[in-house]
Amino acid sequence: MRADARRNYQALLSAASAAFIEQGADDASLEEIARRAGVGIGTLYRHFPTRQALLEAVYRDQVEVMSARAEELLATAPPGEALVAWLRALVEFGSTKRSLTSGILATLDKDSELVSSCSAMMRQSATALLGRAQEAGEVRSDANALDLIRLVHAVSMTVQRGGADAGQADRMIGLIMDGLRYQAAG
Amino acid sequence: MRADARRNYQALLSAASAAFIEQGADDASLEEIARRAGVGIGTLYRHFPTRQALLEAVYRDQVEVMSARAEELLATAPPGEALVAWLRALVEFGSTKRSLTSGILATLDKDSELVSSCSAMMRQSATALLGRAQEAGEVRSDANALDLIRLVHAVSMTVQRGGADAGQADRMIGLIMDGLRYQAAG
DNA sequence: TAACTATACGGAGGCCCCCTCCGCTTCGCA
DNA sequence: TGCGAAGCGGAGGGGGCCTCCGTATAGTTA
Repeated sequence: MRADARRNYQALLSAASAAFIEQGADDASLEEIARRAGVGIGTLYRHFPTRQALLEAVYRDQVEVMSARAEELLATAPPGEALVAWLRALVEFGSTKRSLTSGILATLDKDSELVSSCSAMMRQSATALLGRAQEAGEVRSDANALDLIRLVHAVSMTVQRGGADAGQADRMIGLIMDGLRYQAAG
Repeated sequence: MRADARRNYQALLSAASAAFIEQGADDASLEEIARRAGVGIGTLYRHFPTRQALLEAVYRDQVEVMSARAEELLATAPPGEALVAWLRALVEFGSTKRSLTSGILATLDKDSELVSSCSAMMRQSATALLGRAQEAGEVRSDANALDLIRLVHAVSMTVQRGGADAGQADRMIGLIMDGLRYQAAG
């Protein structure tokens, strides 16, 4: 892949990500995305032959960002803080990428390579962060990564509905963390 | 309302109903609906200023059809048969109007006049048919109209997913009816 | 460094859709 | 039968989707 092609690919990915958040995965105009990326419409279609292809690429990219963030937190932050920070990021992810996610799930089934590999990445990140916090004795040992993801997912759903209360998500994450800390030693 | 206006209104309603079933509530073209109704696009917009308005009108109309069907069955068919026939029609309704219904629920909230009045109509029809079958001793007396609607709704959901098996819905309705008949006397 | 070619770019153009606006037609009343 | 209000229809402007092909350039080779 030529250097200019790679550059344009990345520019399209981030322009599309922004557009999907702002206008929804169905309503964002592909021509506008190309314009924002500083690229011709033809270039967009060469890289992503269908809207669905673009949707999937953005989704995979964003999941990889979440995974990279987990790696980074594992390397630089203390166990408990790393977990909290990642959970906050996960709420953000869930609430901004809602229409993207539902657009993908509407077309693909759950056994698709995309969906299952992304689920695996998320599960792996959560498991690593939670596991380290448990080893450090900061979090109860009977907590489970999958349950945690579902719980945070539920929070991100709730948060967008209301919309009014900015600190709500943080408080809910705080509550979950308190639950995790309870009986941490035992 | 002038006679020609009323005629066009009805023609648009049935053209829209067909188009929404065939292509989905989001993808059906309004120009095509006007064309099918044998009417100018301007006429469509005069009667239904927005796509949502057309969606709602079609929905209400279809619910009224279901209600009228219930009346008719009450007047002409024996209690048990009337109930079965209406439940079959309800499955059909649920599976063909799926995208219409979800389109409406996505925009309107559950307390809207449209949604609540339509729910009330459905409940009333179900209650009348079920009640008569109970009085005739054909159906157990502890059955409940709301539960019945939900059950049939679940059937209509299932039916579309599979798609392959044509008799599936009938068999499931048969099963529900058998459940209703069990202990009919007691 | 210059020439070359596979690779990639961009946007005009065809098609369709949305929605508005306004001149023309028709209904139904007196 | 005549007339005014109610209703009709579609042209036209704006925009989105997607294709196609002439043009530009990155990277390679001599």
